[in-house]
Amino acid sequence: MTDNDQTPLDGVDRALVDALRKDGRTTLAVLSEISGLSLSAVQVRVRKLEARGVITGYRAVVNAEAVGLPLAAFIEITPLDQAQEDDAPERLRGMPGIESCYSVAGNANYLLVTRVASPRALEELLGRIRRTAKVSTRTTVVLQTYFEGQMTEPG
Amino acid sequence: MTDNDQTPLDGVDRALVDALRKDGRTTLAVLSEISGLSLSAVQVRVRKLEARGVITGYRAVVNAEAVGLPLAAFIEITPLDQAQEDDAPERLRGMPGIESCYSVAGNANYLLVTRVASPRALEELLGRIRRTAKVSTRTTVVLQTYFEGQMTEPG
DNA sequence: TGTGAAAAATCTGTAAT
DNA sequence: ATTACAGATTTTTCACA
Repeated sequence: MTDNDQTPLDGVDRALVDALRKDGRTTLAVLSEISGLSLSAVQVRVRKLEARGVITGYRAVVNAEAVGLPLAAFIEITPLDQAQEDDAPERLRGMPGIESCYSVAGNANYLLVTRVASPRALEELLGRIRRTAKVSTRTTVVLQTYFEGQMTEPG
Repeated sequence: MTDNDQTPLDGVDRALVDALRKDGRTTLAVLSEISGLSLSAVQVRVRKLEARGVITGYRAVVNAEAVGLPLAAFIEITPLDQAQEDDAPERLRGMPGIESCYSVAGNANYLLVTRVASPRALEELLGRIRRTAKVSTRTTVVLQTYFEGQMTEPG
């Protein structure tokens, strides 16, 4: 029961989730004020949100440049051999430099979000991807990041 | 001094950052064990990493479907009027549904990562983007997310 | 679910080495 | 940097409506 529970979130849950998305270290006391519930009740709510898989974890957000990965790129990939099973995502999972993997509706089959140290490292990553997943690649290099991971609610 | 300090990270800093990326709530006691440093020293280190802008914040990671935003899409945009100043990122900042904005090297000028509630909401978002930033759009819809925000170190 | 209060753990700051 | 200590804060647990 660590995932999937279609029970929709009520107003309080949404408020808690929003607060924790902005600051993953928001204390129960603050969450209590925000929601109007008691501290204990808030704790139970948060525990349930975690158990239901609504909140999947807590992460420190890191400056990519500061940790030596200043070069980001989107890489669209398409299997070379149509007959071959589509296990590209599984093959690429865990490969250093690959942050995310999506299947997409478009010319390419998959889209990867990657982050590496240098153009040279990107070249190496591309080679590794092509060999490992037997795919062709189309790379879009990121020149500047204006904002990332912004969280705006649809009202 | 909340940002930008080109001092490279040493091994301990890297270990601390890695641990906090995996779990933003890792306690100082645990970080102390991991790094081998005393709790006090670890506290100072983490404070400095935050002050230097290496760690920019802490966030709860949320299941997009659970919070009512099951439809993700990458939207490439290109200003319609060449003469017009390139202020698209500024115009789009904070717009509900837009998560990230990059300038990219490729056919398009910018790439947006978006997340909305439905195809209808995506249609509305596209309209809002075109009107607000005066751009043409090329949308790639995400069909499935295999993994996201994975953090693998280049060894 | 919810509340409230006590117990345990964690964080923060200071001081001496 | 390390250890040690004290006070404040936070989290956890328990009893109960």
